[in-house]
Amino acid sequence: MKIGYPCINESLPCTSSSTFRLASFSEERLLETTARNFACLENILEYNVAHNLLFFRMSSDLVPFASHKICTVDWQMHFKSTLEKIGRYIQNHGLRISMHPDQFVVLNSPKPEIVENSVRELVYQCEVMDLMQLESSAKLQIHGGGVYGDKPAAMQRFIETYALLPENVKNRLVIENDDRLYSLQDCLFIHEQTGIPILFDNFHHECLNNGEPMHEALALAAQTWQENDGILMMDYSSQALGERKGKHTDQIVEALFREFLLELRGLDLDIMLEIKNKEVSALKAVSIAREMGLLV
DNA sequence: GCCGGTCAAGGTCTT
DNA sequence: AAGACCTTGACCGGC
Repeated sequence: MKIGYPCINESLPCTSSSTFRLASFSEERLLETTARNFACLENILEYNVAHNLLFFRMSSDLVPFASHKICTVDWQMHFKSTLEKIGRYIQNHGLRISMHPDQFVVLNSPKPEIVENSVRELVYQCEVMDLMQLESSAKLQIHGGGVYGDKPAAMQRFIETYALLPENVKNRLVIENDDRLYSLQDCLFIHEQTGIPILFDNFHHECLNNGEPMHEALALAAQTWQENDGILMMDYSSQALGERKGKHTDQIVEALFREFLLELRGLDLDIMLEIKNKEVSALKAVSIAREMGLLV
């Protein structure tokens, strides 16, 4: 088991997702910003290794506007050795890595242009991991997309678009159950048609499910991961008390996390804490998992 | 320096 | 039809 947090480390004085306005785009600005982002990423990874946080989600903004038409800069060539160096560090320390394109990546949109842009974004994020020479257990997680008033047709479009993706993207792409539209069962249907592994989100599952108890849901998701995908990845969160249903808590609720770990019943997986205070909650999660004998 | 409006991108739900 | 919300930090212009 590895535990981690997404993108931002609030204890460090740097960010790996600095960007700029599209209007200020220039080759120089892009290279300068990207260099700073990768330098900060190295700092974050070192912090993570020092604190036994061995699962990390890299920011989508490492290379600002990389998938935008405005960007003709050969950042791949420019940062080749930097990326290889970071990749070796990840490999040497046994870090598990993911990336999570945001809400604008929608593979099943009825609008071809949106699908094209989405694929470009996936290709960019995949390239970052490819250039780092990460194993196929480093993943790119997306949601099912929209429903557009006809879920079977929408799922069919996802399946058809998936089949057309470049091989390297397919090797890394995983689908995550969401809290309103695509349940675990929907993801399982898509998995059966495509082979795509399911990244399990416990909190989304609490919000939207078909009655599967937590352990059963975990087991169903786990069996969609093949040998070369690595073990199951999951996002962990819980409800923010007194807030709208589906709102993430801003700090880990330790009792709930303990309860959740009991549901694993020996299942091995990597846990990403999708909680606002980032590494602080992740560190608490590490100590709880240690207490319970799930982590050394 | 600090503040607050704004930022590439989508979809769903409410009014 | 238009606006809010999701979720979010950081940019950037205006003071």
